[in-house]
Amino acid sequence: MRNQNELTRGEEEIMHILWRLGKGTISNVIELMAEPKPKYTTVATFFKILENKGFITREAKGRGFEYIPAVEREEYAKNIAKNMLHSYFDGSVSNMVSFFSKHENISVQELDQIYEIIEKIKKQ
Amino acid sequence: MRNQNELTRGEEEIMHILWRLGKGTISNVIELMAEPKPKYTTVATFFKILENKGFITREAKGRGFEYIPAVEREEYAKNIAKNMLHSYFDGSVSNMVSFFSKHENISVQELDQIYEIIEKIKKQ
DNA sequence: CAGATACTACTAAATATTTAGATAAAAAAC
DNA sequence: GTTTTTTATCTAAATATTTAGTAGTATCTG
Repeated sequence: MRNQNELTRGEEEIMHILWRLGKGTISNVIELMAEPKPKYTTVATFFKILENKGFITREAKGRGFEYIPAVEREEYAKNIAKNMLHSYFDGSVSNMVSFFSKHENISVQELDQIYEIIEKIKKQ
Repeated sequence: MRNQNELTRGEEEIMHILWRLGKGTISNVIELMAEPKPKYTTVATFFKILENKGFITREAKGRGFEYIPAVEREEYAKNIAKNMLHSYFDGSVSNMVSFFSKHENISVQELDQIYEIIEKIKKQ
């Protein structure tokens, strides 16, 4: 196991669905997975691993359990995003914005929002 | 092999050094790796894999080879960044900027640069 | 030229990750 | 109430990734 604070791709896939759901059973998560769906036991293994890593907790519900993220998406995004910022944009947010402005379509609303964010920080 | 277009963490580590160097021998790359340094043959295996995946090419140099990225960092960043944008920020660049403004220190120069980027796009 | 060194290719061992079978218990369906 | 379905645990097989040993060849050093 490489690092208890990092997720493998398979684990991350589960977390994304669970973050989206807020909480849910193993079956709930499988329902939202793309075809070809993995076997129930496969997914259950990921849940066990995620529980061991402290990424989810569970509560009794009906005859089984309901699983709940113990690490918020935003919290985990900090790791991922910071890492990406440094690996691919030399730690510069403006480099990153410049990059996205080239490669993604940014709507006018989005531009305005970014504008406001910048304004707000400047005022502080 | 999961995907010929994606890099494993080990492969990515090599690419980052090579992108930084522009080009270099296996030994050049090892020099820049953190302790504890892997064995030469270990790194050589990654080079072979990266060559097979088409991420690097090589040219004869001295009595060995010099390796050169065949995929630019920016090119690969497109995959990584787009993926992160959608996975963690619902595809919204402003969400992402907002996120970084909370969790990273953005200098005044950077703010100004972002400002300019936005201005430039708006004018189009 | 003989031995040491630097380098690559090939191969395989070690480890991590992913997948899922077998089993068991509880609930649902008939 | 027996059978089927749903759920979870435990275990292990399959696969992917990482690490590195061995061998071979070319260059360098004396």
